[in-house]
Amino acid sequence: MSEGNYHHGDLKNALIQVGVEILAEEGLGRLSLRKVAKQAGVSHAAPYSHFKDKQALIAAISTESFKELHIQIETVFLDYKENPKDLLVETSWAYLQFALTKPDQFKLMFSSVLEKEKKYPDFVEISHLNFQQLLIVVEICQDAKILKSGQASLTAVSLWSAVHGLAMLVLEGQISSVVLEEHGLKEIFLHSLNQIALVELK
Amino acid sequence: MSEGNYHHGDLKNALIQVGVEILAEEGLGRLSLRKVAKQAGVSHAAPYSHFKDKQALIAAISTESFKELHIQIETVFLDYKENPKDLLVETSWAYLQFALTKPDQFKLMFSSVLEKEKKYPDFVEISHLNFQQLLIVVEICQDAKILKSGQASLTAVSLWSAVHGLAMLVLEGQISSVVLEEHGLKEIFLHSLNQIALVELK
DNA sequence: GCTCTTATCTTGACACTGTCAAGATAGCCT
DNA sequence: AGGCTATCTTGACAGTGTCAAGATAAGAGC
Repeated sequence: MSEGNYHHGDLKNALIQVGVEILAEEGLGRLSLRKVAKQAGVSHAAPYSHFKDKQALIAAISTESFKELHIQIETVFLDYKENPKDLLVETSWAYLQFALTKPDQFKLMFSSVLEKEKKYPDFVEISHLNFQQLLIVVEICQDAKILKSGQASLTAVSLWSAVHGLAMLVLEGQISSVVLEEHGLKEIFLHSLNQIALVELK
Repeated sequence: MSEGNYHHGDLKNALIQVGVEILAEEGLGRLSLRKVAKQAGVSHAAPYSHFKDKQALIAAISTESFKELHIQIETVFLDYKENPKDLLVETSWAYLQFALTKPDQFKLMFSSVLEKEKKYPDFVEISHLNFQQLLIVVEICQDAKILKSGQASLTAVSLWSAVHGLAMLVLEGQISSVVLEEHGLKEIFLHSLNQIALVELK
């Protein structure tokens, strides 16, 4: 368990953790297996005892990031549970904030570096969990007449698309700086949500 | 100009073209400078006469792809110019279709492999052009009471986010296959657009 | 206690990558 | 014709993902 040992003790999780750190400090483009290994204090091929290949490590980092996102949104969910209008705004805002504060983790999660063919069950599971969370928010808002009634799954996808798309475009610098600076992100965000909501939000 | 010559004649555009082909046939992960060079029939370092580094080539491929997208949407625009309702649906649908039929080009365009915004003026220019195109569509729809009046740029960003987000989530396989197969992409797409539009579309 | 098994980690190698420096080539201008 | 210069080649380097072979140590059974 201590450092310097031949057997690390918990190398698998250590590698995931180091991966997250590298993403935060150096970005997606500079995330290499060998660097992760070196930074974890093991030799360059050690990760292969725990991950089939680089894809598998990325899948694990991705899964870990989805868990972080889920926890973050769950916290907000509990805070605003009884107020559907705020619930919709704040959970969506939390999603956006996650994307902006941990851009490279967020990009990795949706970066198609993962050619998913059902090969990573943990990843699929946490993805499902996140969508279920979203569904609950939508259903609460539908009950409160904040969102149009009807197929909750359809509205959930629409809502997700709107927020996710905004996050992506902002991260890629595609939102014209003129528009961004004139209105500010929060106003743009609220404008998007207000398109979907039945009532004026905030 | 012919092949086999020491001087290629139009290597720069040839490299871009080969890059697009590799994206279509092998995907983003297998796009390397050396492979592009080999496939263009030149030595591995030849691209450096035309591009500062790999980023620059990617920027050029990206720019080229944005031009393709622009032309494709422009065609649809001209077809439905006089019918605002169809205009909104069909131009947005064209965007989605581009993403689905040329997934790796589309991913590359928004893949954050491009880090510098100001360094590639051609890229910035075509991006602006695309947003201007979108703005026109929004304004036409606002005039026709298809979209809420107000800041066109805000609504444009919302619309773009919604369609772009849906495209991304579909490409990444994040839309639950249950939802996708039950409703179909077109219905999901229309549901998203109907959230934003003032009238029922299609 | 001891051995044996096995997961874990190291070492070394390979092909491939992006990049740069040096040199070869040939189109073009005078 | 000769030379300039953009273009292309060759060769090298460090870094990459991956695999095979071997080293190590933790734990199980005796």
